[in-house]
Amino acid sequence: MATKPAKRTSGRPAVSADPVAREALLDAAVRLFAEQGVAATSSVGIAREAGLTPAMIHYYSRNREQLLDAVVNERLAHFVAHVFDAPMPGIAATTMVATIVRRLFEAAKLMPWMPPIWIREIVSEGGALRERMLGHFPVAAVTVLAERIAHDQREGKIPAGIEPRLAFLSIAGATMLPLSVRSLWSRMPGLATLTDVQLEQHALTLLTAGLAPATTGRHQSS
Amino acid sequence: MATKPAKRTSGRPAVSADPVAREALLDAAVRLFAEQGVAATSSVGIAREAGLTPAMIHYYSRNREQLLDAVVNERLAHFVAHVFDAPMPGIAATTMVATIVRRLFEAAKLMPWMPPIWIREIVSEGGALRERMLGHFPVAAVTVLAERIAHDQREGKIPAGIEPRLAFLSIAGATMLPLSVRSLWSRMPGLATLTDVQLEQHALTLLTAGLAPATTGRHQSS
Amino acid sequence: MATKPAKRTSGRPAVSADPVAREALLDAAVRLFAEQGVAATSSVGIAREAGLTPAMIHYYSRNREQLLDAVVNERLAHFVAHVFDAPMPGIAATTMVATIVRRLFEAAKLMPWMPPIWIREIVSEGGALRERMLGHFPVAAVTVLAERIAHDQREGKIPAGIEPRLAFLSIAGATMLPLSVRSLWSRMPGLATLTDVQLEQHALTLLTAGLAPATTGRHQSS
Amino acid sequence: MATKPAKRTSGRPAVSADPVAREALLDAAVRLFAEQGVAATSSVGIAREAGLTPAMIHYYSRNREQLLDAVVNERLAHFVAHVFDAPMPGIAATTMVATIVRRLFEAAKLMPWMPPIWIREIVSEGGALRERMLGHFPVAAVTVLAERIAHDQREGKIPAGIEPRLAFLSIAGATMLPLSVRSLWSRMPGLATLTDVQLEQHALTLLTAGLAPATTGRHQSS
DNA sequence: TATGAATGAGTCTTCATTCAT
DNA sequence: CATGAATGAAGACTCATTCAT
Repeated sequence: MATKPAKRTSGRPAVSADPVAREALLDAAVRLFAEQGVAATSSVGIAREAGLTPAMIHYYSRNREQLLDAVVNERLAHFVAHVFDAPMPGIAATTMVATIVRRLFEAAKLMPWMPPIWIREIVSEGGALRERMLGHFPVAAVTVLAERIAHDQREGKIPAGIEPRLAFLSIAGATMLPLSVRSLWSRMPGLATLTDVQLEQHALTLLTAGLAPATTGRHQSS
Repeated sequence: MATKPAKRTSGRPAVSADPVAREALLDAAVRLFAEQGVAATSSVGIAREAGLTPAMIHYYSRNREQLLDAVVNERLAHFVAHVFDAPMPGIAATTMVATIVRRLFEAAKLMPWMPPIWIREIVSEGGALRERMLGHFPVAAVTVLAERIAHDQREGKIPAGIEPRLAFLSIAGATMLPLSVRSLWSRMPGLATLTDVQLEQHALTLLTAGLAPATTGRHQSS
Repeated sequence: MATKPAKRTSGRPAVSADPVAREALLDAAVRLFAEQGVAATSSVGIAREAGLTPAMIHYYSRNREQLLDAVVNERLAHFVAHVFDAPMPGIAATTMVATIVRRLFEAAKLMPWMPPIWIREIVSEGGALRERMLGHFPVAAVTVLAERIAHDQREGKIPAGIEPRLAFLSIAGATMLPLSVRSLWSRMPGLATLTDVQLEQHALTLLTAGLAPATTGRHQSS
Repeated sequence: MATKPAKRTSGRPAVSADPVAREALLDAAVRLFAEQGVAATSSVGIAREAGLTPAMIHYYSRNREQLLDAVVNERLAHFVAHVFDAPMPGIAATTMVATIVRRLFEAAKLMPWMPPIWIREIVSEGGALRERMLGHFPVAAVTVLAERIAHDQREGKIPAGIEPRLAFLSIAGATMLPLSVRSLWSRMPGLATLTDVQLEQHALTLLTAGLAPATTGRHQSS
């Protein structure tokens, strides 16, 4: 059986079909991608994790490529939507930064697989999902953010050394990086006790006191 | 060479053999790991990149694990050494942060493969080189840094929200993340023109005006 | 291990390497193709027939496609060469037809896999080797043949109903078809005893008494 | 339909079920077999071509073998019947040959899938439908034909070189081979313009002027 | 010292087939 | 009647690794 002309195996649902198994599949995939990375995750592994036979993977998504598509469109995109779809309040850069950070932590609590995936598969050089995520990049929000930073910078409210175009990356990094490193901390003395609240507090302080400082003068120890 | 030397038991050198080829091998490996990630890089690919036969890889390192060991010990460790082996000057946290940032950028210029590898294979959940790097983690420096931050924080020089134990991660993130994202920028409008100097300036400003603010009051646009 | 950029696995010989195993491989392939057809012949089957491991097939030819290329270029092409590379003698169509028939039978004795393969994989609609054989089609000889037939036809030596452009196909069919049906005959009453000589005699008579009749008048039973 | 009919044991009809879909199925199968060959045609492909779900194929024929049976018995057999069921007229071999050729062309116009299938799956070594067609082989007609040829040969009307037992194969080959090669011709210079009529004329001339020559002496260009 | 040959295990994918509804 | 879901077996291909030379 070979050398046959390209044919698309019909009879398989493009995206519909039994939602239960399909959702389980995507859940398993996204979980393993977060744990091991995309390249290191085999289809067999996903099937096992989802409690399905390996062949079922090809029943729901013709290809590995299509599986990645589905994971991006039906999982990762939700994360972006959670953070950026609601309107951004206020006018000051500070407010916007604070809002983004808060929503990122919220979203990460609901979708804890995102930070590792973001770090490794989207941001990283040659990440497996990078291309696929381009279409979901929150261009508008990021542009607005950069503009607000630049505006406040011109008014002297933000240090001159800050590069507005890097603001989004800095926010995301300050938030997602610590979140994705969690499991590493158990090895470090004393880091195991850090809570989500401390993390968020740290990220916000780092950013607002630098990217968009809210306070001047001496910092009071609380 | 009249008399053949006694045949070695294994036939494989522990670490010797043609040093030139060996170095080429490690260079190729570290380059490909940075580009594609460890999991997506096959031994055959490394051999081709190094201009060697695939069998030579097993000649120089018995198996894949040993190759990773070598890459870590003879390449990645140099990066850490470059940043942390020289004594840290001064006493203020600000100075230490600034020094680390500067050295990180210096090292990244010499060893540009490090930022992507750090992001994907060391920091990332389940990164392939994480375990192997633990032994090279600059415990002393990181501890000193946390202590200085905590000290300055108690003196009110650093915002209360900052978590000293996260300082190192924040510094590394602010530095390595943008460096490892370089190639993604070409796709973003207006980011292609950013220089290393701008990057360093941004990172430093973000950190020093937040983690360890040097200035108070209004920021002057330079 | 997936989603990695297209890479060509080096370390494999393009066409050289140990000729012994390689030749065995091609021999096995051409034999099975003749017996079962290309589509029904798996790589595993070829390996087994050749006494090799399945992986060896991919060692010698990167692809199934490349394997087919090799079979065509290093086996089938020889058949064509055997028949058409030597200069065609004489000037009369009759002579040329007789020569071709004789050489076809000669070649088929040396390369008995050709007739079935020709029938199924080259002549047949959608045959797996059709495209690949186009480059080996003996254009010159076939053109000359058609011209000689047309010429003799204008002189009244050949029946008007004959279409010169079909001459080659008719010759090949009259020769290769019976040769490729051999094994079917064992089932037919009385056909099992037919010899190669009888076959050739029949084909030649069919063609020369039709395409290019040498005799007129009554046929004498020899 | 108030009362449900008693559930059948197997749930699958032996041959009944929706006749329309069944016919569509066989039509699709025979078409694809002609285009790609049996081995290269998957059940899924047939279902798609017929506009049915893949599962329907197993609803109508329990397995692949049964499908092939049905194709042979309900399609290919009709071709044979069309050619050989009507009584053969006349007494001379020439007449019989001419009749067979004419009917073959007629049948091929109605059932254009037959020539490729005949060549590849019946005549070819190891053809997938060979065994199944044995029962439909027109033994009687072929025997009669051979006998008439032999008879005329003894009377000197047919060249001595002709082997009567090969007559049928020669006729079929002269007819079906060109018909099954059609699509190849578009690639050959000048062959694209050949009509069915020219084909039939050529085949008939080849055969009657060789297998059973009607004319002696010089051929007149018409 | 170096390499081509060889292999077993594993991955992705397709397919024929079964089954519950 | 008809279909979507599910599966086991098999095929093509890759890879890390070993070995004889």
